[in-house]
Amino acid sequence: MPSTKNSAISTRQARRGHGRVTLQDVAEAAGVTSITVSRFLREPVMVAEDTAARIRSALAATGYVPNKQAGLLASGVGNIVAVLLPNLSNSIFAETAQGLSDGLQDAGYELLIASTSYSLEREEQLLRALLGWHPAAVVVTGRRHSPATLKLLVGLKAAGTPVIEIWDHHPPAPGTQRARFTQIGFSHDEVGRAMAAHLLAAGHRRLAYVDSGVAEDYRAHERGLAFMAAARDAGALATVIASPAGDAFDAGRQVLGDAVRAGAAPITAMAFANDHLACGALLEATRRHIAVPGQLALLGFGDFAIARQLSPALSSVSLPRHAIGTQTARSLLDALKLSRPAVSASLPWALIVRGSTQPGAG
Amino acid sequence: MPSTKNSAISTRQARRGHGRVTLQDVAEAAGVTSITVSRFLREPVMVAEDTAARIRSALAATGYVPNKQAGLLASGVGNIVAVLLPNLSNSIFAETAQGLSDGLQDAGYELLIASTSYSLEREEQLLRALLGWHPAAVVVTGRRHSPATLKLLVGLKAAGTPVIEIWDHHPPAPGTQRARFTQIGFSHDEVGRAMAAHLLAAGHRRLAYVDSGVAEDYRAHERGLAFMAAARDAGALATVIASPAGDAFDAGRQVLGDAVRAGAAPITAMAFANDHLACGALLEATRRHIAVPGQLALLGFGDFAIARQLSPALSSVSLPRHAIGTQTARSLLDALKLSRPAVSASLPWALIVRGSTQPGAG
DNA sequence: ATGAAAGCGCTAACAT
DNA sequence: ATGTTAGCGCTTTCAT
Repeated sequence: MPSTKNSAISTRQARRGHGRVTLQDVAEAAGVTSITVSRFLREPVMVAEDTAARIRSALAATGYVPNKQAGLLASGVGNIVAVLLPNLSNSIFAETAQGLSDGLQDAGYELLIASTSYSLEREEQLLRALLGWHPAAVVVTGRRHSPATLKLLVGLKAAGTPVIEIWDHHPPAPGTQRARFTQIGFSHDEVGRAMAAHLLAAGHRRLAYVDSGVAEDYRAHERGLAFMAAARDAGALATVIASPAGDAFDAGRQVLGDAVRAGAAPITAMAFANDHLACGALLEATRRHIAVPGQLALLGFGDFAIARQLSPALSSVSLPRHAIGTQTARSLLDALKLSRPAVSASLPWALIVRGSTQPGAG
Repeated sequence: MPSTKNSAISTRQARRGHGRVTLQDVAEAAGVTSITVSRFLREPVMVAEDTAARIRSALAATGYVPNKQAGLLASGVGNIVAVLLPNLSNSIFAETAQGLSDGLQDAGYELLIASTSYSLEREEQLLRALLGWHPAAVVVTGRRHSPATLKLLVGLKAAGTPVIEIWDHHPPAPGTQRARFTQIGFSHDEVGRAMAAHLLAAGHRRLAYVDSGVAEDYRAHERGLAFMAAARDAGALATVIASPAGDAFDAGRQVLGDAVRAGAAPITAMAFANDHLACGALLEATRRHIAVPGQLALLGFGDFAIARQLSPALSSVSLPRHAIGTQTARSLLDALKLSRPAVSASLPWALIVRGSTQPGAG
């Protein structure tokens, strides 16, 4: 281990107000002016080799760290991408963030991520705060926003800043004229219908959709509406059950308990807004010795890691969690490079059939 | 819904290079100079009421968004806190991030979060990148860093920037002179010993610690070492089992399968580096009709939501995930306000005894 | 290949 | 209560 040479750091250096090494300091140490160092940093080939060598050692000796505030302000070029996600605790969105990060890192963009906790009001606040960084692009979740948020987004788009809505893909109605943004995700309507179709195909006629306990999870509600519509179209009975707030496993357990207690014309299949709810219900069914899927079929959404671990394994819908991030990054980079609107994409999902809806399945 | 008044946006306004509304523009619209608007934005009471009114409407009409780059550069005050976490997908660190966010938001600080994927090399890269924002404070995870990272952190501390290591609390050895940073977390050594103690107290003499599959999860390794030491001190047999990479549930299942197959002098209790591994093992034990805890006791770490859902419920160690974030925020704010080093803290954890280690327990 | 001058958008100090 | 003057640290012209 080499001896640290703090000497260079603590001695020379004309430090400004707050004790940081500036381009100036490096330049003085190298016997050139700041602009030469600046050039060296961005286009090393543009400075003579011996000058470069002196700059290199000055850089090392001072421990210079470029000030992005100043750089961005001067160049006017923003390399920040602002991202608004409902939350990060849930691995579902964290993976999307990771995908975005993976796709943008090498292109030199910095990610500014904020979580809205599913609140449109909070989304608006956070968007305002993030806009202060003058991001090169803005990524929001879903197509539902507060009026003010919408206005901000429209303004951004008009000013040429790419705006992408992720985790949704809702083709515009033919006559609609309302502002549309780039969308990268999938149709929750289609998924909701597919979930119903799967259960109907297995012969179920009395269905339920257990909706998310989060009031502002519009995508879950949308799947529920589609589920109900599909059931109705097939002439089956279907109801929506609201799940209580709090721990999702517990909520699932409770919903199952309530449903069983209801008696009368019992439901034979339940679809859930997410796998945590479904797993809770599945565990509770096991505890109550209710046969799954014989007596009651259970279908989740999200294909969380736990889903295939339970017995019976939980049928679920696997989602392009990471792909939404990488595809968004790709679309964004293209748009930024070619200064044209980012292109929308509908990404594939898949209904994974396991034991909880089909006896003998995986 | 009021008609949008885009007219004001698209008409007047001397837009600079890149079409954004500046303080200047607002000032002109309000018939004052930029500094007055600037003042109004920060200390509204310092401007006369009628002026304020004109500024307010100018602000609304133009849709002004302050440029933080410029603001921070001019004021010299950084309000950014840089945070390096191993990952965000795992809810364990996401909650800490949320805690930090909760604690810092109102104080006007912005959080710049990056995930290292448990790689010290990546930590170094990311730290370098984040330093470009000249953060007011830096938060890193754990006390293990690359030499270069360490050097950067020491430099920061020397320059008066608070540096906090979270998720660890390791009191410095008496003679040690090496650079120490503020630490907010808990002792993984203590937890490892407590995990062993719990199993030993239940009469187990042949133990195993199933280590994390992530090579650079030093805190998990440290718990393992402490676990082994405690077992050895008690005269019990203990081994460390490395878990395979990949899905943690599957890894847990595989480890359990291997252990059972080993036969000979069978292990009677296993402690795990995390609850996912432990749950995998628990589910596999159930599948193989191995009595838990009768034949084999299982102890997790992290107290994930799934732990109390399985049967038997998984004993585990509950962690101050959120508190680490809020406490760090508090410590940071104090340090920043009083310009003195942030104060370390050891936060409480608890070994939660459930059915997987104690028959009849919760 | 290097430098000088000007300015990015904002705020700190001093006026007034 | 408001305006003037400088300057944050860097990058862009435009010289040389």
